[in-house]
Amino acid sequence: MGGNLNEAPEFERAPERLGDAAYREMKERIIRGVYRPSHKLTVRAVARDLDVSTTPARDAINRLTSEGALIYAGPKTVVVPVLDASALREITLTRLALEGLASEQAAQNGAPANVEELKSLQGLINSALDEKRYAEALWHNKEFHFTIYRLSGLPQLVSMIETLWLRIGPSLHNLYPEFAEEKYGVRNHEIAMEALGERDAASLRAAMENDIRDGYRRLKRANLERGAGTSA
Amino acid sequence: MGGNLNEAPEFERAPERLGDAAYREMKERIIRGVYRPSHKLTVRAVARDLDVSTTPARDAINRLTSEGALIYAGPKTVVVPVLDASALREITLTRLALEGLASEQAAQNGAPANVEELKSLQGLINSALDEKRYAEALWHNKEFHFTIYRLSGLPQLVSMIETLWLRIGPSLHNLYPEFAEEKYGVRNHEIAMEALGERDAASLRAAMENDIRDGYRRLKRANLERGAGTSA
DNA sequence: GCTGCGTTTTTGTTGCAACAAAATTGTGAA
DNA sequence: TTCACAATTTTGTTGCAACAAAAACGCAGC
Repeated sequence: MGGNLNEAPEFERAPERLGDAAYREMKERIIRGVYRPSHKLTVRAVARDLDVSTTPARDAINRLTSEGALIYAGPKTVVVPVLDASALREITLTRLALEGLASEQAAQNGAPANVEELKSLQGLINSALDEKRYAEALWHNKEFHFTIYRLSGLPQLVSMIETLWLRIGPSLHNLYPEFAEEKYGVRNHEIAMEALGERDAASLRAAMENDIRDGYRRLKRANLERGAGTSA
Repeated sequence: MGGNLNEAPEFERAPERLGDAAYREMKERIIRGVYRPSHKLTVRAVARDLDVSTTPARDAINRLTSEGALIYAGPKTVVVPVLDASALREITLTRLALEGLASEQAAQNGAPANVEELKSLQGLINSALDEKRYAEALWHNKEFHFTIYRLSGLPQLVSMIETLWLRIGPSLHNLYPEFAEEKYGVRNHEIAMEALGERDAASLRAAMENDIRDGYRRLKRANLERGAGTSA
């Protein structure tokens, strides 16, 4: 029992398992819209795609399924979920609670450097939007949000929020370009940056909640316009 | 095109995979306190315990780990987490947000039959407490909470809350019997039942939040009294 | 053309062996 | 006794084959 407790409190770095790499890669594809809603995933196909054997592929699919990023739709089929109105509402309610909390906590730890980082991120969002590179705008928008959430200093909470984004990601991309057409929540983001600079927790929370609600309304509307394109 | 759409909207029942059974069994053991904090889990040992091969055992461990019910503590070791003060605070903050939301939503759907069910559950809690069967009291307490949360009609939210309970479960059992000694939140539960009967969302939420905060305080205190019994 | 049924293919699950890495144990020297 | 180092055991990961179940396909009969 030597001075173990005096060593650096860092956990040893694990050598990255293939299953984890597959998981990250699939997560990325889901968020970036490579796999669209109702896309069916088979173990062997994923294994081929990612160039690994069936074991890590199965690990990744199982993990994503248990997180709700993929859903079990019948005896032998795992698919990218298609969100109906009720699921979308549920996720939004949960996001408001969790991202609201994270924003509140983040306000207490906001430093000028963080505001600068957000400003630069917002610049990227705006450029992407102007040049109609919507996927990129969505990506930077995600970074904007999580830069704030990470400031909360609550890593488990941030993870839970990530799983929620993973669930709406596919629907977001499926609704191009209607969804991202309008200036994407620029006003809310500006208010958020100001509030973070002033460490105004209530205002920051309100701005982020408004952003979530705006996105929800837009998503719901686009979804309706698309009609019930559930099958085929 | 038979009347498929007229059939019951149930998903086909999957024939229960071994991995799922292993997962449920381990979850049960964690919540019931069979596996205590800092208990190290090995694939082969779990496989022996549950009498399955390594594959389902590994599946279960992986899933529990990705949910945060187990944690990766070093290159080749997965353990039941020991919650430090910071982790306990984080989980409590998240619980307040999520369980508060679920309670609020539940209030809108409360029926007299539900209040009756809760009353009977509270009876079980009280008896168990009187007769010092603490593990049982904890179990019924869990049922009390989730009976309310399920009324929210938000199944994904309920799942997320379950993963949070899974994270504190071991610590709860580790602090016997100090933790459960006092009448366990009886007052808060009474208020909650009354609020549910009156469909008073704000009061129900407040009662449940108070219950969570009470538990948090008790847990924190018991944890401190135990000292930093981290190792051995 | 369509329906019903048997065959073939695809697919998920499971158990297992091989491998590498880490922990443990044992041994010998100082 | 204590320390260093090597051999052994334990352990997680990975790939793969066998199996059963479900799906897809095709073909014959109406």
